Amino acid sequence: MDRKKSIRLTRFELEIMHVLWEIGSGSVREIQERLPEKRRPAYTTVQTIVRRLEEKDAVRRLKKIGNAFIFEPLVTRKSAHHRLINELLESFGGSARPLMAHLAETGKLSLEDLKELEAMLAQRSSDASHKPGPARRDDSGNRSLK
Amino acid sequence: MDRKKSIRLTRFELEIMHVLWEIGSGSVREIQERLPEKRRPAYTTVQTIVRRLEEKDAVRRLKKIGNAFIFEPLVTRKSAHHRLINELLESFGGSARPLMAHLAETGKLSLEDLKELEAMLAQRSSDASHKPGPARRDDSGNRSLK
DNA sequence: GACAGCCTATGACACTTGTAGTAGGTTCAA
DNA sequence: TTGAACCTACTACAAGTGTCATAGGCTGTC
Repeated sequence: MDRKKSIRLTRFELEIMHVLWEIGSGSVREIQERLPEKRRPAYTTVQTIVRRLEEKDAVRRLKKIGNAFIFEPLVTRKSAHHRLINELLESFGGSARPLMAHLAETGKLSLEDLKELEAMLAQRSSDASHKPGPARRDDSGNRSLK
Repeated sequence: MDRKKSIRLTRFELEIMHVLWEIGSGSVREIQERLPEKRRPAYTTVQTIVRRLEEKDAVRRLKKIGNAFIFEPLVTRKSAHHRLINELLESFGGSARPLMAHLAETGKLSLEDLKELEAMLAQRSSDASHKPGPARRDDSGNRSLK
């Protein structure tokens, strides 16, 4: 087995991870500058969070440019989302139904969305022959721009 | 306007709210006893959380029986879920699609689920004439497919 | 080779969250 | 009326989080 243990990320940590997922990798300065201006924390605040992310093995130092470190994500967007969803599902008693219902009710989900999902599901189940794992594409962006 | 301001609940607070939503109202003792045995916190731990929930106006003292207070939720399950979902959606860039896709991919969602949702959505949109409010039965579904 | 300017490493602090102990009030049955 | 049993109010405390300030180390440029 793999030592993944599904790292828990806080709200703010997640925000920073999102920036990193977007840009692939970057310095503290770059991260900070990409946070929304309203409510943009001090440079050292971002630095602290990045350090904590390092401690959690959610990011790592990829290289150094000038005297600044460039960080890259170690946790994929997918796995982070996975964790969030599972936690949310627990709150819904484990079933996705009430969650979906809620989305539909609040207009977050359209009939077209459902149709497409259906198609996707149908497709997937007919794929049952190969292992589902490696077929996944989604996080592509993560390390691509080394 | 209404002073709702969407209370933020922690993991554990949420767990307790779930018990209260289930039973309608209850004492600290009743709440504690309904928490899963494995990992059931001390009586006073539950008491503390309930006190914090009171401070947040998420529950209130309904009455006293013997020397024990009976608490009832002030926040509805629906609104709490609503908040959770919205927060999750933010992490997904605001769209429900990736979330749904994830659910479908991980097998949390079946074709039948989708069919039913579709029916629901269709129904709902044809209902556009009456106010949606009082028709809601929300909390019922949660345990239905145990 | 000296200085401005940016970076890192570290320390700090208040607030939140999970967890529980203690002291003292209330109830009810014997 | 007294004691067990239960309840509340209060206190405590460590770990987690958000937020920075400071001190001191590189670097590129006159």
